[in-house]
Amino acid sequence: MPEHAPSRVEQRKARTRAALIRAAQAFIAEGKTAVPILEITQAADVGMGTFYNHFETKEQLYQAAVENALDTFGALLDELTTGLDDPAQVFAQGFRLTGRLHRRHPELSKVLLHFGLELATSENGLAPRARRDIEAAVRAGRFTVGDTELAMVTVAGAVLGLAQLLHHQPERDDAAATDRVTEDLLHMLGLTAAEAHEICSRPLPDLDTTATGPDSVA
Amino acid sequence: MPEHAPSRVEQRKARTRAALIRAAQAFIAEGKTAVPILEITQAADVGMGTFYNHFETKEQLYQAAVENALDTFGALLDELTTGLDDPAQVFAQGFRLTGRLHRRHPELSKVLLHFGLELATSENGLAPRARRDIEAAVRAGRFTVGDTELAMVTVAGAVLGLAQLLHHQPERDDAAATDRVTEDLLHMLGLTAAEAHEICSRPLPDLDTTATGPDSVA
DNA sequence: CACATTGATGACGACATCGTCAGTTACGAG
DNA sequence: CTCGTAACTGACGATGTCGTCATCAATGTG
Repeated sequence: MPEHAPSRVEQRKARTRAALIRAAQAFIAEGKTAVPILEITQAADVGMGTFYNHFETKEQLYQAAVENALDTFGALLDELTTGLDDPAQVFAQGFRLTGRLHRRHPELSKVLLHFGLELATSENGLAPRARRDIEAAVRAGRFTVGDTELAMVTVAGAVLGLAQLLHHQPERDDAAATDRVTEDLLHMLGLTAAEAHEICSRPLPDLDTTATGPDSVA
Repeated sequence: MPEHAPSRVEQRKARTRAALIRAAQAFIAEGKTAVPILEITQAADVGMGTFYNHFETKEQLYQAAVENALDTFGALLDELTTGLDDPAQVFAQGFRLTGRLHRRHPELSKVLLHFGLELATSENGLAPRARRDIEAAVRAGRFTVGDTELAMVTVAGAVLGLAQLLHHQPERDDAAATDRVTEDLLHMLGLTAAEAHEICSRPLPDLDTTATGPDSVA
């Protein structure tokens, strides 16, 4: 039983699991959650019975797929916002980048949209990060918020509403729409309209680096 | 073919249809949309084959159920906001009453929550009313909104986020939470914080009048 | 009072999905 | 090289859901 040796067998298992998750994410992205398990395994190019080596039920697979996708994206966001001084800008940049996500990585966006508000109250994913950022900005005196949790309600709703809008209106400029909504939210959170506008006009780091699928296997 | 005579036969048909819709709403309220048709008909106390006299598919029934519920509530909102001078107050009162809805009529609230953002972009239901109210307030110079459609994104998201929150935290004061969110939104839409607070402190008409289920049959 | 029309009924055949399991393949240890 | 273990495989029986249809009940008509 090699403790530090992710040897062949384990690697194969991880690869298979990742293939299943990837396939599930693809189906979720198409809005088809009622897909037979057989179809999922075929899409993942594994045998039918293999599914049950990794998950008990379809829902379990979906849950794993969503958690994987959001954790990956959340980590990316954290990476891209390190080093910023202004907590308000950290929040704004996270929101703006999430808005950009919808066009750059529609599959992740659809996952977000499909599971919707479940994710807003979840302990994993983007919600806890947003809450953390808002609270930091409040402590720093940048935001004026009566109740952080209630502000989160609107912020989370706005994320999903924006995803929905961009999905239904492909012709709309996603960056402009996202920045506009971010601006509104910053104003709501206590910044002046002018300051909100200024922050949303600052340049953004690029999303196109890594990480869209399941965690690399080794 | 009696034009003005909803005679016995038609009344019976309408009653049966209403029973199906009511049963569907109950199941939706429990989050169970994958219920066998047989169960729905049993809950409605009608025969299995009867279902197909009224709807082609389960989705059709659900669609009818949702439209019915939201139109009923929307009409009620309109009724309760007639006679108000300030368009900003019309919007605020609509939002605040919708917030109250979640505790008073959980079944309607759950319907809202379950279908989520689909309803935000729908042509029927609450979204068009909210848009109408916002546009009226903008024309009257009460709101300052860069893009009405994008403001709608956040407002719709906030409605659903609030529903989710109140559903997961039954101990929370629904009126206080709703008014706080409304206040935030009014501030976002261009009112001063003080004015937003004042508007959300005004008394509200009572929701407890009619209309929670499908339209009365005659 | 007999007949026609419309809606309601529930049993039935067709179909799809599920989870299992007995057998196969790949890896690694002795 | 051989054997044991762990993962993979796909066919099969069991289960459950669907939509139809022949029949029944209720209402309205001549």
